[in-house]
Amino acid sequence: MKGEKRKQLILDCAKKLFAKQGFYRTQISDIVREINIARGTVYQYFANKEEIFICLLEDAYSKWEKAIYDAVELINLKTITPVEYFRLRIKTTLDFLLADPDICEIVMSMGFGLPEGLEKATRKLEEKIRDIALNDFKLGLHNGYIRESINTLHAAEMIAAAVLRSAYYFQNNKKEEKQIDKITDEIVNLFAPGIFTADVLAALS
Amino acid sequence: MKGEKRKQLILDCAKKLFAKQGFYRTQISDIVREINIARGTVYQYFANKEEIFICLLEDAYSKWEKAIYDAVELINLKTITPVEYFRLRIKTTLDFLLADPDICEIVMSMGFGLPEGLEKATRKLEEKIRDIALNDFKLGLHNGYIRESINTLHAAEMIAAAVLRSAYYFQNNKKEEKQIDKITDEIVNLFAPGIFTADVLAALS
Amino acid sequence: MKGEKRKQLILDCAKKLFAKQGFYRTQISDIVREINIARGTVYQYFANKEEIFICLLEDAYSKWEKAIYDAVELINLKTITPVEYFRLRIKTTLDFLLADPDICEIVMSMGFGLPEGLEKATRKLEEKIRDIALNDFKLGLHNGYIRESINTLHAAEMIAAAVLRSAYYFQNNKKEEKQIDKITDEIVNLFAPGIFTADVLAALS
Amino acid sequence: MKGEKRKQLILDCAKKLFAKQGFYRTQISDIVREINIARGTVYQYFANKEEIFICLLEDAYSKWEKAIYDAVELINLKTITPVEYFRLRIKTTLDFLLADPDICEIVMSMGFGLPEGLEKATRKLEEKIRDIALNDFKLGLHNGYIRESINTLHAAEMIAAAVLRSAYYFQNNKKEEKQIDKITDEIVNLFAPGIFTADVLAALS
DNA sequence: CATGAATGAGGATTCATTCAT
DNA sequence: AATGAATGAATCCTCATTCAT
Repeated sequence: MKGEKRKQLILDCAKKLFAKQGFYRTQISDIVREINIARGTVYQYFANKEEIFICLLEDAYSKWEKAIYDAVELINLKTITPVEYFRLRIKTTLDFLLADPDICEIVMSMGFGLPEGLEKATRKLEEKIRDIALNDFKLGLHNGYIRESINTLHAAEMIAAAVLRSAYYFQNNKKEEKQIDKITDEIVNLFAPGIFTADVLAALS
Repeated sequence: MKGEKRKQLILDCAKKLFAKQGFYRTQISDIVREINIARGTVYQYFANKEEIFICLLEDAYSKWEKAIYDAVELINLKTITPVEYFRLRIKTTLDFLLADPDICEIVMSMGFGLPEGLEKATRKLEEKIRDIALNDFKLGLHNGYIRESINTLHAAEMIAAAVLRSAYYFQNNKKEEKQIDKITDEIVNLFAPGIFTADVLAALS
Repeated sequence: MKGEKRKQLILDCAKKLFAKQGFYRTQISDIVREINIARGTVYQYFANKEEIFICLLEDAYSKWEKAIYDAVELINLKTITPVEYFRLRIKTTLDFLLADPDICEIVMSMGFGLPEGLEKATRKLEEKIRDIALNDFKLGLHNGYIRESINTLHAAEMIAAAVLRSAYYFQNNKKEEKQIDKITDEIVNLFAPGIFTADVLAALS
Repeated sequence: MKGEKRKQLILDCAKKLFAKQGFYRTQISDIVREINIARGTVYQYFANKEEIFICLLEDAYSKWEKAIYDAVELINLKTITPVEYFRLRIKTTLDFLLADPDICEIVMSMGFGLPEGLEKATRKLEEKIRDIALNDFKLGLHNGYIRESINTLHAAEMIAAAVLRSAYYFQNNKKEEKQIDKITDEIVNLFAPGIFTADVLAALS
């Protein structure tokens, strides 16, 4: 139990530092200095620096997946409108990202230039978001909610990028006291007209 | 003249390697081995590794600005429609990014975790794209082309992210023989309905 | 009593590992993992890693001395021939070494490159074997059994080396089902002609 | 050319230190301090500590092989007696070992407990000596010089061990001003009676 | 200008040993 | 006595940068 706490302490500190300085500029010495433990202690819990990083991401991914799953549990799939459903997806993801700005920062980096194995690991979240969007699109097409003309994969990519970017934008404009709901609406309003069929959109007004 | 050629050789090689491996994993030894010059020679042209990186980006930025400027030169501002203008911006940027996939890759990384000064430098392109979009929005609002309801800054961010992401998407799906025009249309079709006023959109059909 | 058993457990395990991997490559963690005790427990019985090693050797040395002593107890010094006596020495030593191949391996290493104090400790067995041989030679010379011409110290060194080497050779050729007696004979037959006087040798046939 | 000299400097120093302290206790810092170069310089010539060690041994092995080869070149194989031939082998090897006491010390260690790959490397010399002896025995048997009764492999092992041990013994008794020739004779006199047939031995007197 | 050997600060990782429980 | 988490000194190796030729 004590050990688990320690591990978490290291992970939390590492997350903060990785988010601020990236992988290379964050040194084990920074971590141990910050939380006042010995160098070796880190290696009692993690094989190496990379493992800390991966562990961090995997924690985040499983949290995100749970959040997505839980969000859908709470709603009535029978009565929700397609646009509301879209909105829910966006909001759930934003809630998640904004609840953990450091992970948000880390994932936004897309892992460019990281050691071999880590690159893929960091790109996973964006891929997961994209894949969920893609899947939703397929369902929507089948039900006639989504415009036949769109390239679903490309659209999903753009939406994933925009959502991540919005989270990032939100972090850096917090002074405006912007509500997550407002941000969500802005995303929905920007994309909905290009995604949904006229029928779906008409029902909105 | 010979010197200038050498400098360019170094820059080209560095660009390729930075794009493939990022800043930290690219070593001076990699560069000199690749182009068969001596270690010291690099330092005849650049103060240090960071300067190579910055130089690279600045080259790219000025090329992009020129491209944007040239594109507008060629058109008749009087007769072009707002959507066509939007489309032109997108296409110009995509043309530029796809003509130089390495820079595209570097910029996509957003400089996360780079040495102090470089972070800002890498984020510049996305900012530039966003700022142009923002500026266009202001003009468009003034002329009644853009919906009053949108948050222009946020929308500009999202569009910038989506365009960069599209370039990236394009690289990795080249096998589909997708035309830049098609990609451009997909972007325009996704965003236009959410951006432009009903009047502008009506004129399309 | 329980404690004594534990100490022995540690020693046995350490012997096995030291024999397989040497001093440096054997880690305390290897030992405790193998016998399922806690790290700290080792230090209840031994001051440090070196002490385990020394303790191991000393155990071996006293066993060897007892073996040598016992062997002589059992024979009739009056009637034994010089060659038979030589043979007995060799066989006793081989019996001892082959009964404990791990110690054999450790001693064969001659302690090269070990931490300061241990070098001397590991060399002791070879020295002991050599010294016994040397002493026997002196007796033999006095009784006219040993050729006057030989350099007893040098010969003793070579015999000690050859016996240790034979033990090692035996380990690695066990498949041949070679008997210790056969190995012993081979050693005796190789050395006896060069060591003993013609008189002693003549009595053999 | 300058580089080759540096490499040799490092090798020489490393040999001295490895011989004195073994592999593990010899640190790169020891080497660079001793010959007054920078840490990194070592790694310009060798990938790592192990490579220095291996390089050292391989140098020694090729020198030994050359010595063995040259020695046979100089003699008249027609007229040399079997015992003289045996003597020549011993002397050549002793000359070689005593000309380079550090290598002698390193090889004597038999690599026990070294990192994986190095163990085998250090054992090579003893094996090479043994193999040459073994080969000579086979020739000798065929010509009726060697007693049919001996186990050639085992005898070769013992002789190799004894020769190496003699070299070691010689190092530590130098004060006696012992000549290599004398040591060689002692080895020959100890082993010859046990190895050669009565005919060959009779011809000696 | 070009070279490439030399530099050495810097960082990750290991592992024997300690000590509070 | 036993535990095992914590310690931190020790060590290998990297790599951007310099500088004499």
